[in-house]
Amino acid sequence: MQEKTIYDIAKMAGVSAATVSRVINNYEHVKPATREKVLKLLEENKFVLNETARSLSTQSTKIIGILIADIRTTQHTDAIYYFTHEFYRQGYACLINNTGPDPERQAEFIQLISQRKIEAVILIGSIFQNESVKKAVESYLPSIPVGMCNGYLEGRNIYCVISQEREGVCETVRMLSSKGRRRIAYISNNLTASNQNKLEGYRDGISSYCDCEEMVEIAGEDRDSIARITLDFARRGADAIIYSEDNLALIGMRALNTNSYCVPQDVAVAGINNSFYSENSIPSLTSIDNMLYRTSVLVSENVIRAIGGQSAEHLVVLPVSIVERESTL
Amino acid sequence: MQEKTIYDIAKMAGVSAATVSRVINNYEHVKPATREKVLKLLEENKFVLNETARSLSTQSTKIIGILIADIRTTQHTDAIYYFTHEFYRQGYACLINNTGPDPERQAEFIQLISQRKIEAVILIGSIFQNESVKKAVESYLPSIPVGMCNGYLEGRNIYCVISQEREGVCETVRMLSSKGRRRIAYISNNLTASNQNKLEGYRDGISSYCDCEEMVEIAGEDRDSIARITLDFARRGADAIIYSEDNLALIGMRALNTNSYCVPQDVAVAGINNSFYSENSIPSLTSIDNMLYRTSVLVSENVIRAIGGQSAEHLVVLPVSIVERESTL
DNA sequence: TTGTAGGCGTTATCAG
DNA sequence: CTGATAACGCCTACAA
Repeated sequence: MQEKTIYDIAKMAGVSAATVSRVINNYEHVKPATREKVLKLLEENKFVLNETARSLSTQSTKIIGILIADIRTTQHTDAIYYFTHEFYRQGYACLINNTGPDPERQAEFIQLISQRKIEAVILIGSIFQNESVKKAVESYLPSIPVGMCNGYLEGRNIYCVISQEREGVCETVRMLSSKGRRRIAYISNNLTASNQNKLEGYRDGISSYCDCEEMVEIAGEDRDSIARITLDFARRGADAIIYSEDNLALIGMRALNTNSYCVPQDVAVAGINNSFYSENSIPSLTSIDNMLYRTSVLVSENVIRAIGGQSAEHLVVLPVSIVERESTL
Repeated sequence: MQEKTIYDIAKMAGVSAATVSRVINNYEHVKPATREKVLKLLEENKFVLNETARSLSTQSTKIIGILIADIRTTQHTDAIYYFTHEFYRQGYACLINNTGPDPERQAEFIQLISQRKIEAVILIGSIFQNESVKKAVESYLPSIPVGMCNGYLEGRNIYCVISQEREGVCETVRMLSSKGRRRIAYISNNLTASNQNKLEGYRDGISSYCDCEEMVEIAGEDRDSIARITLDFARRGADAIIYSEDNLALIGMRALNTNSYCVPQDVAVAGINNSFYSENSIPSLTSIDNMLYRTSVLVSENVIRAIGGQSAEHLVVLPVSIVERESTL
């Protein structure tokens, strides 16, 4: 047996399809008796509306596209949680795409997703802050709102929220310096726009508050190299290390610990994201709260406003805060 | 300016819409010259196909629905990563829904998503193993494949993969007992089907390998109560605690540590999931690898087979393994 | 209050 | 090899 259409229901009820449609969409001018009859039939036949047909007819899919480089990134998962939740409330479903880090591929996804006639797009992460994505948005998504978390892209229809990570890292350097740390190092996994910013913050801090040289390494995502670089810094006398993410810091702390360096006595450690794990590690990890959840809230608010034709902010900048824990005591 | 249709392109090329469609879909019987001309026009006008219309016409949306109770659950994120990745390769997009833990609400989502005419559904987590979901699947998704990760639901079109968590926990008890632990406790956050299984495994283990009483608590998701129960067990003389998830174990280890209990000397600790964090905690955490990634791979394979009309396993059971680390040395 | 008819953008069938 | 034409299932003027 195949799916019933409003046409089938109409026939059974002895009315026209238009009337059934009116009932389904809660139009007012339908005689109560007719409405009852149709509702009963819809129920009895477990009628399921075909959203595809409705979308084609109304020119509105009620779908939001979400692009993310790697959905396994914990802090971004919180963002997705918020988006799916909030957009669901507004009657939208979320199409989620894992694009990977390559700009060309990200652009391909934008083209692909534009075929679905989605009504807005969310880009999660500064990794989307690149020329390929910008061009793809201009070409393929010229007229729907695009929300961006933790990154900035200029565009008439692009709405971004970022946080003052640069200032946060700089302030962390100051804090460590004020506690007597003299050789402060910095380890990042990559150089997305956001991570560039953090690195600049480190440099600001070193030049403002320390009279030591910079100690910087870009470690990649590989566990071993993060551990190796950490130990290398420790051997070269670093008494504090800031990592571009909590997860790196956890790897670093573990490497230090298993090689008889005490955290924080020998080496202080700080991360970024203020994740669940920074709170529950041993020792607990000092971390910069970069407000990713709040970022998601603001992005979704802006996008929903924009969908509704209201004005929205193209750039919001949030302050960050340093959450001090045992690793920098 | 509004979106161009194949009809517009056809007019410009001096051919019919049918021919344009043929070019787009790579049909063979199109004169090379015509094809070139049309392709050029498509390119020049940045033509974007309307998938909605295609879906309506072909009766195939190329969309897979994914249901998950809470997308922030780390081990499930790995599953989603795999699914989005793999289904993308097969030409499908993924609609992801956060349902929450309530069975009624989960059923609502199933009804809702069925309107989208998706071509398969994936349920991630044993939390979907309940009667409401089963009925909703029977009513609203009677004829598309439904894949289930880490849980079992009977149905002609349902394909499940679970792992031997019960045996794994039982074996963990045996292992702890063989290392001289005499009072082994168990803490779970909830009683989903999977967690019930694990609990049974603990009971099996206690009755087979220990002559002590069971020490069991269901702690909920709240950090404080997990810490409190952990310390309570320690005070009552527990010399080993198994947690239903790594994350709980991390909270437990931290509570023990800050209250002068040494792990593993005073209390051995084990978790489940074999997550990134079990490897990088201090001390590193012994954990049962319940093969969630492998589970996803098998579920997606089965679902893809089922979509293609091929036969697929309704139930696959995977063995688990215990990864011993410092927390139970 | 209800029905008729046309349209949404594709694809598919069937002639030619 | 190509063009009409009729679906696909729903919505929405416009009429009645």
